[in-house]
Amino acid sequence: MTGSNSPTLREVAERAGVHITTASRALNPSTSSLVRASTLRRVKAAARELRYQPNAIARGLKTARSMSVGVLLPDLTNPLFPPIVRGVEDVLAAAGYTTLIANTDNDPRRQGTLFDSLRARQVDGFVVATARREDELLTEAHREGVRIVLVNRRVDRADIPAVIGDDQSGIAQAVAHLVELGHTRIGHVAGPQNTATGLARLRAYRQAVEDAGLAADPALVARADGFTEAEGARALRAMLSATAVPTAVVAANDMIALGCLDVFAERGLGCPGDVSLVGFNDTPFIDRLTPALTTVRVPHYQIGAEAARMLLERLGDPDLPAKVITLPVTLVPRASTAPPRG
Amino acid sequence: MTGSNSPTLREVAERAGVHITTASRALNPSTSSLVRASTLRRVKAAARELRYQPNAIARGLKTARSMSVGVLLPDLTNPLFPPIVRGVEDVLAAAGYTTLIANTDNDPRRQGTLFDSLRARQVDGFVVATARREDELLTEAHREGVRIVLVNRRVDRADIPAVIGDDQSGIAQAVAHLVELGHTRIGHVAGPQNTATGLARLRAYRQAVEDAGLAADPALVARADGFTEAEGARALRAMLSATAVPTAVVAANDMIALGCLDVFAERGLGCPGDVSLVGFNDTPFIDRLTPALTTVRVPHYQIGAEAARMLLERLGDPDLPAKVITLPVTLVPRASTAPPRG
DNA sequence: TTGTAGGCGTTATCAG
DNA sequence: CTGATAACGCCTACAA
Repeated sequence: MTGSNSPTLREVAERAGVHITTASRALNPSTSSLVRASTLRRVKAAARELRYQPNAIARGLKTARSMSVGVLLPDLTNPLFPPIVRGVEDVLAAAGYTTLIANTDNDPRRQGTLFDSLRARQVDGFVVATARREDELLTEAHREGVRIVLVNRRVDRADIPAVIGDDQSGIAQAVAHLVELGHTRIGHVAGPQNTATGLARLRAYRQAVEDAGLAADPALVARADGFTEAEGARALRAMLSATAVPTAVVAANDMIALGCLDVFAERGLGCPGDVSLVGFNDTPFIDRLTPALTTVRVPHYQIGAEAARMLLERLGDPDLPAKVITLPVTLVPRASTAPPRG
Repeated sequence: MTGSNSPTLREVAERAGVHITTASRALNPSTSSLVRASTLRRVKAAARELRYQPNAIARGLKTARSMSVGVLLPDLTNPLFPPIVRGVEDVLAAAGYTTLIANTDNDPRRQGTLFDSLRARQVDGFVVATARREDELLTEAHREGVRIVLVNRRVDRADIPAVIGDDQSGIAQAVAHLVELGHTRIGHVAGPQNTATGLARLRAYRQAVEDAGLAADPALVARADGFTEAEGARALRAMLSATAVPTAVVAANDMIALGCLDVFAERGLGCPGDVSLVGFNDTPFIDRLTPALTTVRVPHYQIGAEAARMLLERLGDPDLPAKVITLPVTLVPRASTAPPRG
């Protein structure tokens, strides 16, 4: 006596003494009103007794909807993503959808494979959090009518709906904060320029520096080739080998900021004594560093939740315009920023 | 002309001029050897031209396998879980399986709902990382033949296969390290005792203290009701209100250790000057704290990967014995532990 | 209000 | 080696 298989609708119907069709109608909220009350009760009782669970797969085959959506992201172990995923899941689950997650490791080929595999599973749509600005795959899929919502990024030359944090405002707030403290030599360690956020934040930095009436010194900008501690350190070292130490650095994200801290330590530079530092994202635990990092808080959970809502909306009406929602971000001043040394 | 729907096997067959059955065989690695080479080529060409993707749902309906597994965990935003999930996914994806993730928030009712919903989707098995030692749902499901592998936990009175870190050894290493430094008054802030890890670590602590020939002082044990910073702080305060400050504290995990650090700061106790502290898990960024936390590194990714392998194994042969795999953990000495004050 | 018939896309089984 | 047929579990016309 191995595990009795799940009961089918047919068995429920038999037990209730009705035709399978009637059972189907009774158990389906949208059609149960067509069934006589007493019959309804019988069927429901039978279903309960057998612990009947409709087979979502079979249902999906008929209805051509899987009630599932795919989430594509670079790497779940990057602390940026769990809250986003959680937001997506909470909203989607409440609507009866299941979430399939796939890690691309930023490898376009892998992304392609996973995308296909998810499509084979008939997902009704995608939430995509991978980062590249150019993305043939997404551009074409979107053109073909695949439902996609982007989070934390956009794709060049393609009107794909997206939900993003306000990079521009975040950097502006950071720079304004530093200017207010009296800084005039403010550097930027930019993120990879083939990512939407890397680019947006660099542009925002340039804009903010100009708005503050400061000189735009190209030597004060370094580019990291990844949003990582190691790349942040490498980029900052490059900057420091070409120019004098700035009095403050705005990093494109917290990991890069961590790399900057390493370089400060390397060179015996105190933070914020000798150099102030601002990160981006408000990564968990970043407030427990020494010094606690001033950074820009991004509402990742809400971004995920909003993206899910948007996808749901588009699943309902495919012809909705491809809007882009920008969520506000907040500077969180902590101990890594202070007035420049007299 | 809206998005042309995905081509079906029938269309591929027509285009290749063969029967749908033949097309099916040709496209199926395990049966393609039954098809003549030239036919095979034709079918494959047709499939490629149409960009055919087999409908996994339809396949699942027929084969009664969904090639998907459910992962139940408390909360993805707890940094403990992403690496586990990643390990699970990597192994499962390589075997052609898709992973469905559900967050239970440690709510048994929610867990029940999600479990049912995943079963309705015909998942072939479960990886469960929720924490309670008593779990009706899992116990019964396992008895009914549902394939389940536990990670980082066990369930009382039920032989469910599991993959866990070696809690006992981890705590033993921590205590031995402290003893070696010269500590004799070593406290423990235990985790919730209705979780497998909370209990195991407390027991291991008692054992280790005894093995070291130290006096077992009940006042040196406090219980947190959750693996959180707040609970850790609350528990330690309770301990300190009842007895003198120990010279070292072993926390049941890093979050609890964080709470302990808060209390140290509150009371002006230096760490490691006045009190040494050891955590558990080697949570990301915990090495960047001041002081960098001495903790026990648990191979979370490997635990997830191993659990997935085990599940795969059991999917193949349901009658395998319910083994428990214990993976080694390592103490990582950092700055939060030092010899006791003269 | 309930039943009949047919099909969603695929694969298993059997015959040719 | 290939084709015909039925079936997986459910849902949706349509008919009764």
